[in-house]
Amino acid sequence: MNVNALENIFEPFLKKEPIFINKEVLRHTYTPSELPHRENEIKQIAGILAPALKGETPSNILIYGKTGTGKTIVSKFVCRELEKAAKKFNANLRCIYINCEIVDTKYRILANLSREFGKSVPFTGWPTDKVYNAFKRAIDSKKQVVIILLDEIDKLVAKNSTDVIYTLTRINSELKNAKVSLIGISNDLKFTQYLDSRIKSSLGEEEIVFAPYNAKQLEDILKQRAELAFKEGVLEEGVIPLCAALAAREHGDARKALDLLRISGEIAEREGASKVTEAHVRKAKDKIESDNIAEAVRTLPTQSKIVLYAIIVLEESKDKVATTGEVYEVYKNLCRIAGVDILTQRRVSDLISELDTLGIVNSRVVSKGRYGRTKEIKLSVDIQQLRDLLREDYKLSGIEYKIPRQRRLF
DNA sequence: AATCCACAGGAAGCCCGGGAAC
DNA sequence: GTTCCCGGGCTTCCTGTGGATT
Repeated sequence: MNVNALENIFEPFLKKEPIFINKEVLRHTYTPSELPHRENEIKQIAGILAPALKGETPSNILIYGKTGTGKTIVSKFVCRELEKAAKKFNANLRCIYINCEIVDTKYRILANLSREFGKSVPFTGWPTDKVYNAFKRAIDSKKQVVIILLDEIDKLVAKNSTDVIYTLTRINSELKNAKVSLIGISNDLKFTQYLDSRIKSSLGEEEIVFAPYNAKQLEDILKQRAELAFKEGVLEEGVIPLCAALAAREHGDARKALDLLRISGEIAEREGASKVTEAHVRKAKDKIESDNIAEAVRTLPTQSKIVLYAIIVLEESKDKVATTGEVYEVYKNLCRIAGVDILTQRRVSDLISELDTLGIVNSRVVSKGRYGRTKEIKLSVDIQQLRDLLREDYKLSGIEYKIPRQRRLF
C-alpha cells in the first residue's frame, strides 16, 4: 500500500455528509416530550396517582404488556410529571424506580429503597428484616407519599422473591407519616397466576393493559423520532414502514423498531451512503440478530460453553438430532481434554435448558417410547459462527474433538 | 395391558465467597 | 479473628412420564 492510498482511506469519512443530527433520540432510554398512541394510558395512570398530590395514598397499579409496548416509558413519564406537579403543590412526593430483573431479591430491593432515602445498607450481610426496618424508619421520618415502580416485577416469581411485594403492600399499616403505593410492571400477562391471592388483590387494585403497537402506530413513533434524529430527506421512503413492519411482526416492539432504525442509519453512515435505504434496514436486522447471539455466547460461563461445544460436535458428526445423554457423553470427554471439572448430568440438563432460553439451541422434550424420554437438541445458530465465538475463549481454543466412530460389530 | 427406558425436572441441602457486625 | 447472613452454583435424591415394546 502506498502513501497515497493511506491518505485516501480517511477521505470518504471526512467528506461525507453526516446522516444523523442526534442519534440519542433513537435510543429507548430517551423520553420524548410526547408519547404517541399512549394518551389514554397516561391519563389513566395520572388519574389513579393524582390523590398523591393531596397526600393521600393512591391505589396500587399493575401494568401488563409485552416488551416494547411503552409500559416503562409511560410510567416513568407520568411519575416525572407527578413529581413536577408535587413541587408546584408543595406536596412531599417521591417516585422510585426499581428494575426487578437486576434488583431481584427481597434483600436487594429493600436495600436499594433504603439507599434512595439516604440509609447506607451493605450489599449483603444484614438480616432482611433489619433492612426492612431501616427502610421503614427512613421513609417514616416525615409526611410523604412514596411511589415505588417495580419494573419487570414478573422476574421476582422465578427468583421466589414475591414475598417482598406482600411486605411492601402491607407496609402502610406500620407507617405513621409516610404512605407507600406500588406500581408493578409486568411483561407476563399470566403474572398474577403465580401470586398469593392476598398479594394479587392488593397489588392489582387497578390494572392496566398495554396492547402491542401495530405497524401503523410504530410508524408514527418512528416518524416522530426520526424527525429529531436524522437530517431531512436522508431516509428513503420505504425505510420507516419497513422498520415498523419488521418490529410489528415481533409483537409490536417499539424498542426493536427504534434499534432497527438507528442501526440502519449507522450502517448507512459507515458505508458512506448519503441515504438510508431498505437494504440498510435488512442488514441492520441481520446484524442485530447475530450481535445478540454473539454477545450471549461470549458471556457464557465456561461450563455452558463446553456443553455448547458438545452439541456442535454432535451436530457435525451425526445426521440425527442429539439427545441429552449423547451430549453428556461428549461433554465429559471435552471436560477431560480441557481439564475442567465434570458436572452431573442433572446440572448439564439445566445448562442445556439455559442455552435454549437464550435462543442458542432449540430443545424439546420427546418420548421415544421404549427408548425413554429425552430432550432433542438442535443448534439454532450458524455452526461456523458458534465455533468462531467459542474459539475466542482461550480455555477452549486448543480443543479439537471428534466423536470416535462406532465400534463395528464384526 | 403391563412394562420399562432414559431421561425430565422438583426439592433439599451443601459449599463457597463476599460482606457486616461483634 | 469469629460468627452470622445471603446468593449462586452445584449435587443428591427423588418422583414422574409418553409411548414402543413385550
